[in-house]
Amino acid sequence: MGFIQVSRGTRDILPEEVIYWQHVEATARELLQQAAYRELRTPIFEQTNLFERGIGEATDVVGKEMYTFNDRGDRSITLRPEGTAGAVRAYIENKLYAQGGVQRLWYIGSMFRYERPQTGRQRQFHQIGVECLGSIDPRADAEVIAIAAQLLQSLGVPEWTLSLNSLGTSEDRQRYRDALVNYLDQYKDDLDPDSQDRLQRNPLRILDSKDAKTQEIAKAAPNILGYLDTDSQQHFDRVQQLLTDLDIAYKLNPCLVRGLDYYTHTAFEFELDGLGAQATVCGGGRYDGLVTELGGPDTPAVGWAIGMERLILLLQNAELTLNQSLDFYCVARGLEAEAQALILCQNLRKQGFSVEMDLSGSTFSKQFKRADRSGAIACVILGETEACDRTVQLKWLISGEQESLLQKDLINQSQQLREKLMATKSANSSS
RNA sequence: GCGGGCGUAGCCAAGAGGUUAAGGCAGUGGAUUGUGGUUCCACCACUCGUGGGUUCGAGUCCCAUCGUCCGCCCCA
Repeated sequence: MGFIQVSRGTRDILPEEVIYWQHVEATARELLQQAAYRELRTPIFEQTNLFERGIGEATDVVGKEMYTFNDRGDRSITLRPEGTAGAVRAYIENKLYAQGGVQRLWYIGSMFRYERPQTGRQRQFHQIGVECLGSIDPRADAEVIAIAAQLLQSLGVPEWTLSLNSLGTSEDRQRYRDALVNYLDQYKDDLDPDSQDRLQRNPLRILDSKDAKTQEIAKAAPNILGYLDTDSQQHFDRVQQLLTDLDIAYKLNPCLVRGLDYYTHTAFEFELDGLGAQATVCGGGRYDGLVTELGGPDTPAVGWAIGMERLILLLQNAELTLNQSLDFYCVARGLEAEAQALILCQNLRKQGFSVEMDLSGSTFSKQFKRADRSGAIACVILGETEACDRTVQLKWLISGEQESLLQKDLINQSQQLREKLMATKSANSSS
């Protein structure tokens, strides 16, 4: 048809849906501010090797999902596939560590991964993330998990599952990996083809396979928790104890392996029902080695990212009704009345009211129909008579009652007006 | 990247090779030129995602392509 559509895996978020986005953003902002996290904004693209080094060359994200291109200066640039690498880069580059102590940061924004789109999986998607840098204390792990749980709760997400695992130090992980490969090698021929493939590349993933036979084999595989050194074990025990103290339910999942190389110790995921294969709405963990890996001072850190699309899909499924409220709808007829109405609308807005003005110029009957549909609490009416004596009709759309008052009184008595609006609104929403 | 399902109006859809493409919701106009939510009437797809092909004839069959959905891989 010759019409140019949006790119695959991207989409427009229309006003009706934006309401949900704003709701999530506002809730997150407030909550993160309460928890003393400060917002960080980093560029949407970075040098490609930041991600290669930070996320790990062997990962799928780096290996096959990045939006990478050369710019006009022949630099290799990548649209960020996740937020942590950029946040850590900014932390190092701006020497935030020099401020001493713990840096609590959060971010919100678009991420990009070249994948096959599905519901809850876009090529451009959005994450809210937190990074708590500079503390090895298990309380930091518990804190970030608690914040994620609180956010889900504040948003009215009814049910979720928190899965928890520890990957130990990178040494623990290496020892475990060797043991696992050793074990799985015996059954190499019985594994599903995908898993055979992963044996060298990413053996920990095999534990998570959906293939029945592989699952059977994985059941008897060595457990990572048996390979943690004393410190790792203590850390993990403490995290679990703190979560219990916080009354946050979790289940241990030794198969939980996060896909990015930088994770150490605590790894966790929040899963929701009703999102099909995209159940994971929040994933995170500790990444004690990443800051040094990227050239900064040795700095332990823990964080997570929430997938906003997935979260919002769920909120929409729950039919949580959110509307942008409107105080007044203004109708007018006749040149002079229309001019006065425009001024009146502006004055009402200056008083803090939300006002929509009808621009159709059609009959009052039509304009009222639109007033009704707009969801406004009251309708401001200006016709020729009102224009002549500088009055206005104010009609309360729910009760149908109508009053006449001077235009200047409508503005001067804004406090009474506000109270009446509030009363009408709450009476209506409670009935 | 692999396997499968589906694309008819803004939305939900009927249609299964044969003249003019049901219906509903929404929208617009009117009944009602100063008063909404109900009702009634009218209008609202030269065309079935797009491009080819088969056929006397294609929304319907075939191929390609794009998009979307489901699963895998992977991830938020």
